[in-house]
Amino acid sequence: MPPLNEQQLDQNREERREQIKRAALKVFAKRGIIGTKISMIAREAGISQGLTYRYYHSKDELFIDLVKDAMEETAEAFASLENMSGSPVEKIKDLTKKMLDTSNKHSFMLIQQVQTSDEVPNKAKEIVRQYPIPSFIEQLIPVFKKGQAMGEFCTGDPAKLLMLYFSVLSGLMLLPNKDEEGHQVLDVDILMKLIRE
Amino acid sequence: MPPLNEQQLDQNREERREQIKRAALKVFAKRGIIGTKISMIAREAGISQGLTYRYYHSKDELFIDLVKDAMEETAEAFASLENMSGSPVEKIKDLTKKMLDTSNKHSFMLIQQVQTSDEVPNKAKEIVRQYPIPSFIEQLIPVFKKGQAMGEFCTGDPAKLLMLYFSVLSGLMLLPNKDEEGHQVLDVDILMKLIRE
DNA sequence: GTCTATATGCAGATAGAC
DNA sequence: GTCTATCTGCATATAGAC
Repeated sequence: MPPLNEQQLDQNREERREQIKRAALKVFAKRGIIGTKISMIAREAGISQGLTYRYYHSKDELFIDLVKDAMEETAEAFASLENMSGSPVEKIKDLTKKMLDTSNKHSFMLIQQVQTSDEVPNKAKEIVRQYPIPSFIEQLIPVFKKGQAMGEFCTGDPAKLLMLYFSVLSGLMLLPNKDEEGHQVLDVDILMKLIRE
Repeated sequence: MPPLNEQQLDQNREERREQIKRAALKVFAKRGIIGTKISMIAREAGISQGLTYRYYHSKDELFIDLVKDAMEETAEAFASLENMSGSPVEKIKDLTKKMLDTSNKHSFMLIQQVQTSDEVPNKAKEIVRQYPIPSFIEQLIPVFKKGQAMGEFCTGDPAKLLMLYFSVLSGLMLLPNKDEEGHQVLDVDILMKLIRE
């Protein structure tokens, strides 16, 4: 009897892991690493509590894995602005919308959590430090300066203004916006008044 | 031998409670109710872990007591705007500054926590619900409308704009502003661009 | 009144059955 | 591979000593 296709088995395993990760991201983002019990993740994923440990050795390991993914996605999102078309204002607006999109939002919330809480594993903190946040914002500075030259953005130190803008954005993500039916509560245009004109 | 002054004893007890409350507010605000261990509060207050229970029967009870205080202070802060002098812009600016002041900040963070987390005791949620947040904001609507008439504030639905403004403020309080030397990181004037002109 | 020592309960992690 | 049952450790809360 020939052995079963090992690739197939590996892929099944990978899919399981993804299933757990999706469930975990959702719960971690909402309740924090301490507030999240493994049983909650298991329930969200529709598996038993014990099975989680066949895929991740510990809650921390799972959390760290998610943080790694989140940072990579964030780095991509910021980098993608380079080769985007549109005016500076439109670029920032698009990035804002992308960040607030529910699929990405949880990742940003996770990163936010790593930065603000000291209950997260040290390794998670290290990963986030590897990509210093200011470096993300630095990528936007040329775009912002161009916008200032065009009269789209207000005058002032670009780094400072961008930092404030993204702080506000981060802060708002932590709050529950009661969009029970998927309609965006937050008006991006109003938000952009912080840096406009 | 005459009995010791009972009032004196009561006052000592009250002072101890205040000492515990001060310590607890600081830790709860930063780490949340779950992330806060009784031992942390005790250490912050400079007393033993067990002694805390002579003054509060449980962690929840202590938390609830703090929420009660916080709501009362907040109600006062919003109500005080009525009989304040100054233009509408100045009133809102003052309120903002008051909220960001470290002594009040922790109270607002606590309330924020009650609203956003579902790990807090139900009784805390009830207390916060007793003073519906929209009612705080409603008190500001006349002020805001006056500001609009004077051309200080932008046009648009006052309730919505104020809600956004205070959401931003709340969100920012949750973030760690690295003001290690007491100098205000946050520029209130920039923040007010959200509702100005 | 305050501290140290102990009991209880819950959640992370493991072991063993199927 | 997955589930249920169990071990272990930590934090809340209590009891007892000073």
